[in-house]
Amino acid sequence: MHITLEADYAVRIVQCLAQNGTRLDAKKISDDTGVTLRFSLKILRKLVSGGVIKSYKGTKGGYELAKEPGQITLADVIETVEGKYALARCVSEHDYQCNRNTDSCGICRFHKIYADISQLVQDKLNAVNFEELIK
Amino acid sequence: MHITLEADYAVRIVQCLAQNGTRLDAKKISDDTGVTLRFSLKILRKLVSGGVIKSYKGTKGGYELAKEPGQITLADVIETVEGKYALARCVSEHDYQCNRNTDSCGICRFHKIYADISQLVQDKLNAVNFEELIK
DNA sequence: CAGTAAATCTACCAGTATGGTATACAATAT
DNA sequence: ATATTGTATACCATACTGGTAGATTTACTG
Repeated sequence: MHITLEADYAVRIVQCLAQNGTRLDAKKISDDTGVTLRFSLKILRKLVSGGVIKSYKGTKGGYELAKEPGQITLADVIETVEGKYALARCVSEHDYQCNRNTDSCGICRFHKIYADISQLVQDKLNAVNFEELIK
Repeated sequence: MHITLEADYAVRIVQCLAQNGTRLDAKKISDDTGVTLRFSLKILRKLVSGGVIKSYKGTKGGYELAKEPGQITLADVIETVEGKYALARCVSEHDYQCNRNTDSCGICRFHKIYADISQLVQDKLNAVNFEELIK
């Protein structure tokens, strides 16, 4: 729903990779970001399966960005670890019975307000990429 | 942080009071909104101490809005039950060490991004009052 | 002034989400 | 072959959220 600690860590990690520009192993990332090794690994896996970064096994293995820093936005990273942003239940949960006070279309007027705000937040997060962030 | 179920209920309750325009007891409010009586009472107490509604004890007691519907905004109600909206930790928790990547002022650049978005959401929620909502 | 209908205060409980950890396994460079 | 790296799965503790209960206080009504 909102930006959890895990998502915050994920942003730090991607920023770390963007700033270094080379392949880094989990240990180095953990040291640089201050996120414990174990928890880093967990987040790194999510970022890999979300297509934000790429991983390499074995000696000399590690992690790299999957795209140019300029092609990765804050929204990409945050959504990867915690799903699409939604201000309120009725935005993300389609069948949530939010209120009896429905308009002529049977949709409560809060839906639109909350959905609009959620969209606004997503747009703002999408407008920031990691090329700007490492400058 | 975000809009919880409790805040959603609170909005329904205030809307119910705004729509009826008269003093209502908890039982009636519970029936109208579909929120259980006990949980309604809990939320109503928060709204009272937050100054959104007024309460009256004894027979013929109940709850009324403390102000005109047009003077009460969505933000008033939501903030009353769950505190000021903040997208991320570093916006609400002043001493949160969000990142090593600080700018010349010692403040990480995410602070500003997150704080701006949080403010935007607050503004949007403040722009909606209950006079519009009951039309 | 007694009785009843309301709200209030305090406390508790259960389910879920979040933050964090452990163990066993798979792949790769040298 | 082996050390070095990531992968998969599973688990645990704590905090937050949603929901409930009982005893108390206030005020209207007859």
